[in-house]
Amino acid sequence: MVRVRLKDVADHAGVSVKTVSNVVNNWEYVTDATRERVQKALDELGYRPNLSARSLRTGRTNLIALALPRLHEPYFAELADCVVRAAEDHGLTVLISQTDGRREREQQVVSGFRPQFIDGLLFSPLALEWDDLEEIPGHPPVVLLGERLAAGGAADHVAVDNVAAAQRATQHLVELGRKRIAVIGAPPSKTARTASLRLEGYKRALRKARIRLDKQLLLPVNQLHRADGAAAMATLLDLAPPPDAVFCFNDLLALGALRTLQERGVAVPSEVAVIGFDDIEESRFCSPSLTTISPDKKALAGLAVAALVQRMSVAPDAAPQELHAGFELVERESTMGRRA
Amino acid sequence: MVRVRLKDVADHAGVSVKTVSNVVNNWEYVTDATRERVQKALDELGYRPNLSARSLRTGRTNLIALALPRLHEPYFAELADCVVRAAEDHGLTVLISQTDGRREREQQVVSGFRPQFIDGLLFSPLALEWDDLEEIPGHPPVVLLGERLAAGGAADHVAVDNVAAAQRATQHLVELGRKRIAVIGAPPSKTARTASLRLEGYKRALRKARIRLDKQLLLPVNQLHRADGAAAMATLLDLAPPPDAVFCFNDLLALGALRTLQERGVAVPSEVAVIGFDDIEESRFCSPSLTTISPDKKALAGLAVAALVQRMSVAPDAAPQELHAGFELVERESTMGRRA
DNA sequence: TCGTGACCTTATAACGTTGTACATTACGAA
DNA sequence: TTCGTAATGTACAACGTTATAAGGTCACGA
Repeated sequence: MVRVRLKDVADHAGVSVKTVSNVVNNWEYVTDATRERVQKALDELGYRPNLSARSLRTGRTNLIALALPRLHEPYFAELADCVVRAAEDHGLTVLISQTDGRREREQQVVSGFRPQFIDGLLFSPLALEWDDLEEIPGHPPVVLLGERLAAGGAADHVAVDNVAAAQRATQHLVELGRKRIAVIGAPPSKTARTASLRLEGYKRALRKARIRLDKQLLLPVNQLHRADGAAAMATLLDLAPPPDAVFCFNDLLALGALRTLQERGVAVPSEVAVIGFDDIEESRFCSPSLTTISPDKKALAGLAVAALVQRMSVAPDAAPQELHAGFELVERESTMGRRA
Repeated sequence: MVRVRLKDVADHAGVSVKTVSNVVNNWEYVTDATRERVQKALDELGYRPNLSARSLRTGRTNLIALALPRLHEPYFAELADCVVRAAEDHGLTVLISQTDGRREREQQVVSGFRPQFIDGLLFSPLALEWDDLEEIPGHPPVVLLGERLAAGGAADHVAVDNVAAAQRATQHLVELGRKRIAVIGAPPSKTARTASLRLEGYKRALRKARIRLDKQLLLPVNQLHRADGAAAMATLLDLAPPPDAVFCFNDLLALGALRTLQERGVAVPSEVAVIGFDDIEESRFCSPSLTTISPDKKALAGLAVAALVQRMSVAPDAAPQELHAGFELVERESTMGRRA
């Protein structure tokens, strides 16, 4: 590991340290002759800036953190991918951090994760509440990503319009002629804000279609995993009569549900239609492939990074914004059947 | 964003800056009285160290980078998870970087990714060769993770024993009485080292079972994705006679193959048994669930991080090591059938 | 009472970079 | 020739931290 400093380059080129720095930073007032000579020295010695020193001097690291519950959940992995790319466009590097959705780790991330080392934080909290955020002194600029927190808090918030998206999903099932539309992933507690919003969208669609809400068909889950979806589906199939459609509040739940349906020999979509939410890659390839709401992850990431950049530099104290990314209904086999 | 420096704490506690630093760093020779007074000041002011300054002074960032092809591929996402956890145990933070498997980005990662900013690099290259690595001047300590590079190069290398693992997988199919065992993911070129190793294991198992190698049954793929697996499986089914078992060189290929089998109405495992490699989470939950080789990802990550730490501090110039993590054959429905 | 250590604390100087203020040069106009 | 002005380069200090070495304090034995 060779270490070449500005001083070494300066000596080699016969100029001052600051002139080399000026060349490195593309400062305007450097003669072409000097620039060329310095550049040659830079190349010859293979200069690489020491970012610690630069950060110390400028007070900026160009590093942002992305804190999310679980990296190996496909939705978050795909989102992280988008965020990294979006950040690159702004010259930012992303530090990914997992919270496991545990309150204590989330708190740690906001308050202490590599303190004074990140310029900003993109945060997908599960357990943390607004109040917690405001309590923490000296936290970096934060933009909240995703739907777990309700609107109206202390930081910018970027998410899809969950109510509208859920309404669209439910409406799709209604249009297929389904009457007994179950929900897997109903809010187990008041803190599950996403679930509440999606349930609201579901209710609106039912109301519009003049279908009476049957509380039996609303199944809460502990976690949003395949196993929970599978168990919930089993419960639903034991009802009399069973539902003719299921709206799962994320794709993993839906995949679990599909598995149960397959095991029990229930035909999808003819007997039970299934729709998910997230559009993870797996949903395109499972069998039957899964109809789902596809949030525009690219837009989500782009909006979030842009909002964070804004807050980091231009307008740190502007009023919190509420930003919505688009979504799309992707119709696949789990509601439309297999094509010939 | 409040900024509290050691100086502020020192003034507040009525001691020197260095004494505060000593307390922060748990230095031995500080009286309990002083330590307590300083600690109180630290707490009251909410001191957070400036890591840029610390890094500048100590020359270490305690930051390592993990460079892998695609974060949204489940195997890598799960591996990244393990690496982050393993690094935490050593007090290291992991900076995750995606290369897309493109040579140019991989080169960039090794030579210039946040230069002088990371203490070490964990690297899963796809395109890069050993020679490239040695050419790059002043690159940080590197440990190679995964099987894409052959053994015997310029850096430590951590992987599962691909030959042994592939042999075990093939042997499992043999034990089920299968005779026409196809391979999806055979090496398309000489650079696909993993594939070559796995093919070697496959051949050994056939030899041991006295089954003649049929080159028709070896299907190369462009990428290791579901779509490629699906396409390859279609080709295999058109053979006469078709294979009675398929060894896919990763789980995604296998999932693609399963989808084709299901579409064509071929029974798994009775007509065709399928086995994968990686044990991604999806394999436990797909239908039929997928028999696969499960590399010990935790061990893989642990070994890699430990080797990197070793190289970063203790023995930077020791001879390159070749390290193997364990693996396990996980029998599921795609070879064993559904249990009652 | 005065050394003499042992133990604790502090002043000072770096680490490599960039911002500020100033020095130098070139060149056209008076 | 001299001056004014803009263009370009330089010296120095500072960012917040830790390492070094020197200084201070105190208990204790002579």
